[in-house]
Amino acid sequence: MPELPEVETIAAGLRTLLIGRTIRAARVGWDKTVARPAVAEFEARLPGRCIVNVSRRGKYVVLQLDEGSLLVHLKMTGRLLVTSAREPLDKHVHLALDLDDGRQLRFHDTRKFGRVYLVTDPAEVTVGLGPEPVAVDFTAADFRRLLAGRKGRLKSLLMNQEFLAGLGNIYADEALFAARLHPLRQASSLTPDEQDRLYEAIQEVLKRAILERGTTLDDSSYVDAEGHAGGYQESLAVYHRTGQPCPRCGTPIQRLVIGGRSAHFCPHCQVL
DNA sequence: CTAGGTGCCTGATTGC
DNA sequence: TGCAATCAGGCACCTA
Repeated sequence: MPELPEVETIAAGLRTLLIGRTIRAARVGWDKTVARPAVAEFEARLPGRCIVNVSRRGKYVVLQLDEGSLLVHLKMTGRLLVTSAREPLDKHVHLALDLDDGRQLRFHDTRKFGRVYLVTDPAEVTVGLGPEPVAVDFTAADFRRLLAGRKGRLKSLLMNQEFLAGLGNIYADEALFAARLHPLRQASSLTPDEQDRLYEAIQEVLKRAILERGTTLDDSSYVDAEGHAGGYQESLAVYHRTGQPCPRCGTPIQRLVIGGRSAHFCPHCQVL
């Protein structure tokens, strides 16, 4: 699942591959992939547009064009791949953009949950997102302020994109383990020390995962823009490790369902 | 406000 | 071996 570190890696790869390229043609293979505008307008507006920058906001990849922006949310299984236009298209490619250097930017998505948005201003899509957790100006004091007055379980709160942008199931679980906080813990019950631990844990986990170019699990389809897997799966302490020993104390990792999502934790290190 | 349920999808896994 | 049912999961959307 592409979360912040994976999307960051994809965006960085696309930046070097795509800046300065002009889009020659756009072909949509699965209409629902295009969230807006209508497919016909989407395909008509892209040819001739030049890609001037590529960035990330939350879990969105943002392709800034000379006119407007193309935002991509990869959801569960989406991939953005740059390949030669000669490479055969497989059935999961739902959008292909022909570039002026003979290559193609392809949106590949087996589950078809991913969406693309062609808009004038990226904020039209990202307006509801919370702060960027790894921004240099996002401090522990900012995090404490963000937590103030928040109710609900930590796991659900960390997954809420309006609270913080970019954490998903993997990194929410890993950050809670690193902070030694139980996923069912009420956000309003955290002591100042626990709030700071959670802030530091989020920083540490995300930054390390970005360095490792994201997490590629056996059953996950994440790869970067050139098709390469990430390396952070080697560092996972709890996610997808039900029944395996906690790296800190050896207790078997447990799995719970919270708000319809799986939550993995060490019952010894993360006490409620 | 939070919590819970449903739908969107398909490949992998499980059950018989 | 084959086929059907179940599951995973981000997020929008709905109800309590």
